[in-house]
Amino acid sequence: MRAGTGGRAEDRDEPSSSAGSGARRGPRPAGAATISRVAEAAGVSRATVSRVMNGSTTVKPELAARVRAAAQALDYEPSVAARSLALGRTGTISLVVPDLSNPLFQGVLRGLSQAAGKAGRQLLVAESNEDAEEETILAIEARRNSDGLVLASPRAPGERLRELSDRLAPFVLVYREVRGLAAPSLSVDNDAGINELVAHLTGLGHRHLAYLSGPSASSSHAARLAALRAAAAGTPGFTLTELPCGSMFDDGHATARPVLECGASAVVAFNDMVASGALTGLHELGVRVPGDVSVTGFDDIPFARYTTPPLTTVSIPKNELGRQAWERLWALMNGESGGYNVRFQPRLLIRDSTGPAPS
Amino acid sequence: MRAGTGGRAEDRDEPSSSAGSGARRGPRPAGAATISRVAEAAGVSRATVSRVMNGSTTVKPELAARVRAAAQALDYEPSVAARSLALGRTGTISLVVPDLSNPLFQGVLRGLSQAAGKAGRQLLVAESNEDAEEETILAIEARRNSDGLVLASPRAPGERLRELSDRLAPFVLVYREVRGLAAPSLSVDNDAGINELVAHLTGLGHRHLAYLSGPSASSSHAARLAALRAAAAGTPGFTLTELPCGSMFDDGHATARPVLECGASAVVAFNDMVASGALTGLHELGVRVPGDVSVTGFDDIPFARYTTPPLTTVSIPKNELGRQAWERLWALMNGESGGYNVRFQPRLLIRDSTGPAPS
DNA sequence: CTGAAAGCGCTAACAT
DNA sequence: ATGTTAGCGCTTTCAG
Repeated sequence: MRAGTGGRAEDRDEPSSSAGSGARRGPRPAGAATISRVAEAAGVSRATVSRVMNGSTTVKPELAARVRAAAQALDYEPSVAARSLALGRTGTISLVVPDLSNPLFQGVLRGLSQAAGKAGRQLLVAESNEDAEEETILAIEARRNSDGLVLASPRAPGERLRELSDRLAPFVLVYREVRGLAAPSLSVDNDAGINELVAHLTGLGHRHLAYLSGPSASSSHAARLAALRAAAAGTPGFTLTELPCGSMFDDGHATARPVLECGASAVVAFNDMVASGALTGLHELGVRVPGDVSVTGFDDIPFARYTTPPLTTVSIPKNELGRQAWERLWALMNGESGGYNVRFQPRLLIRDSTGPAPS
Repeated sequence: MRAGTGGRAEDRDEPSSSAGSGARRGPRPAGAATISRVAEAAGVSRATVSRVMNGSTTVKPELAARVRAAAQALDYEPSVAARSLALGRTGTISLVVPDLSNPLFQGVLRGLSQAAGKAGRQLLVAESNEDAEEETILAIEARRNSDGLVLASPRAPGERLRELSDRLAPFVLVYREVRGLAAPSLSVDNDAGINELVAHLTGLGHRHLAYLSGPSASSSHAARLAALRAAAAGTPGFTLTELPCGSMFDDGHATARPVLECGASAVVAFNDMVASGALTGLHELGVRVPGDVSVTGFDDIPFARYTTPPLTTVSIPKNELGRQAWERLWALMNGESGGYNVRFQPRLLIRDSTGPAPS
C-alpha cells in the first residue's frame, strides 16, 4: 500500500499528446463525407457525383468542376466497402504462401505486388506457416476478401485443392502443378534443373553425390529427389547418399559432418540456404570447397553470389513467377481461359563452389 | 498466306479443359447464396441467420442448428463487402514499406502478418519502391482499404506525414520517429548501435574508419552517419572517411577498392548487405578480413552468420517490431492511446569479421 | 446530360 | 428469443 495524493493526471501513465488521436475506428474517418453530402454541397444528385468520381465523360464540364470542388472541400473519399458491395468486386487480390521468410516466396510476393500495384490493385498477403491444413483455410479466407488468389501451396494434398477449386476460383497456382486442377499453374522444372546439375557434376568427374534433403512434405523436395534418384539409377557406378537435412541455413550447417563422413565428393543441397549453411559448416571443419568437396544449391537467392566461394546453383525466375501469376489471374478475372500451364526452365549458374572431383 | 482448312477447334489455341472455369468475377461466386436465401431455407428471419453466423448465444439451439444446416447446404459464405459496409470496418490492416526485398521490412512484414493473423485480421501489403511521394499515396490508398496502417516510410518528409496524420489514423510508424506526429512510433536506436560498434572497434585499436554510406534519403543512414560523425569528433586522433555506397550487395562489392585505397583499418557498412558485398570484394582483392581490415554490418540479417568470415553486426528486432506494431495499432483501433514511443536498443553481435587493428 | 429509385448483402436497434 | 425495419454508401438502370 502506498500513501499519498495519487490520482493526478500523470498517474494515468499516458502521454498527453497522443491522447484521443487514435479514436477513429474502421476504414473511414468518423464524420467522413459521403456521396450524399457532396451531392448536396454541389447541388446535384448522387448519381452525378458518382459519375464524376468515376470519370464518366457524359457530365457537363461545369457541373463536374462544381462536384470536384465540393469533394475537395469536404475531403471526400469514396467508401471502399460501399463500392465493393455495389460493384461486386473489391479491387484486391490475395497471395497465400507457406513462409514469408523464404526467398522463393518473397520473390513471387515482390513480383506480384509490383504487377498488381501497377494495375491499381491492392494485395492481401497471408502466411500459412507451412501448415497444410492452414494453407487451405487461409486460402479460402483470403479469397473471400478479394477478387482472385495466387496460391503457393507446397503442402496441401492435390485432392483437397481439387475439392476447393470452385470456392477458390479464379486462382492460379505457383511453384506447383496439380493434375486435373482447373486452374493455371506456373511452376519450375525441377527435373531439368537437377539434370543440369548432375551433368555438370559428373562432367567434373564426381561419382558419389550427397543430397541434402528438404522438408519431406515439400513438393519441390520430392521432385528434386526423384530426379536425382532417376539420374543415379541411370548412371552405372554412380552413388547417391540421401542425408536428412531441412530448408534453412542451420539445417545445412548441421549437416556438414554427415556430408564429410559419407565420403561423397559433391553435395547437392535442397536449396541455397541449406547450401550456404553447409559451406560454412564445411569450412569450419577444415574442408576445402571445391578442392575437397563441391557444393551446389538451388533457387539462386540473392546471397548465393556472395557466399564463399560463390555458389554454383540453379536459377529460377522468382519475380517473374509473381508477374506472370498476375497476368494469368487478370485473364481469369476477365472471364478468359487460364491458358496453358507453364513450367519455367531453370538455368544452371556455375560459380566457384564446384570443381573437379579429387582423385 | 497459308492455304488449308483452318478454323478447327485446335486453332483457337486454348486448352479445352480449363475453358470457362475462371469465369467467376468478384469476391463471391456468381449465384452465391445470400443471407436471405439461407433465412428462407431455414424458415427464419435474416436477423436470426446473422445472429447464428456471428455466434450470438441468444438463439434457440434448435433454430441455430437448422440455420447452420441450411447455410451448409447452400454453401453460404457471408459477403465481406456487405459486412464491412454495415459494420463500418473491414477486418483488414495494411502495411506500406519502401522495398520488399529488404530484409528489414521483410522482418516487420513477417512479425505483423503473424500477429495480425493470430487475431484473425487480414493484411494488405503495398510497396512504394523507395519513392517518397509514392509512399504517401500508397499509404492513403492502403488505409482506405483497411482499418489501420503500419507505415515504414524512411523517405517521406516529416512535414508531409504530419499533414496526412488525420487521414492515416489510426496508424503506427516503424523504423522512424517524427517529431510532433500524433502516432506512436517504434524505432531503433541507431545512435546506440553505432556507439557500441565504435567502442568495439576503437577497443581493438582502430583509429581510421571508413563508413559505407547508405542511400542519402534514408533516415537510418542519416542517423547512423550523424552518430559516427559525433563519435569521430569526440575522439582525438580519430579519422572517419565517408565513402558513397548504397544499400545493396553490389554497392558494397563495388566499394571494396575505395575502401582499400582510403587506408582505413576498419569499415562500418550502412547495413549487412553492403557489408557482405564488401567482404566478397575485399576477398577478391586479396585483402584478409579481419587480418588486414575489419568489417562491420548493421541489422543482423539471417545471412550475416553465414558470410565468410561471419559478420560482426548490430542486431535489431525486426520481427518484434512487426509484432509490437500490431499491438499498438490494435490499441489505437480500440480508441486507446497510442502509448509512448519506443526506441529499441540494438545489440552488438561480435563475430569474426572484426579483429585488432594491424600495427 | 441529369435525376429518381432500386438495390448490393449484411447488421442492429427496436419491437414483440 | 425472434422478427421488423432501417439503414451502411455507392452504382446503375430507367425516365425525362
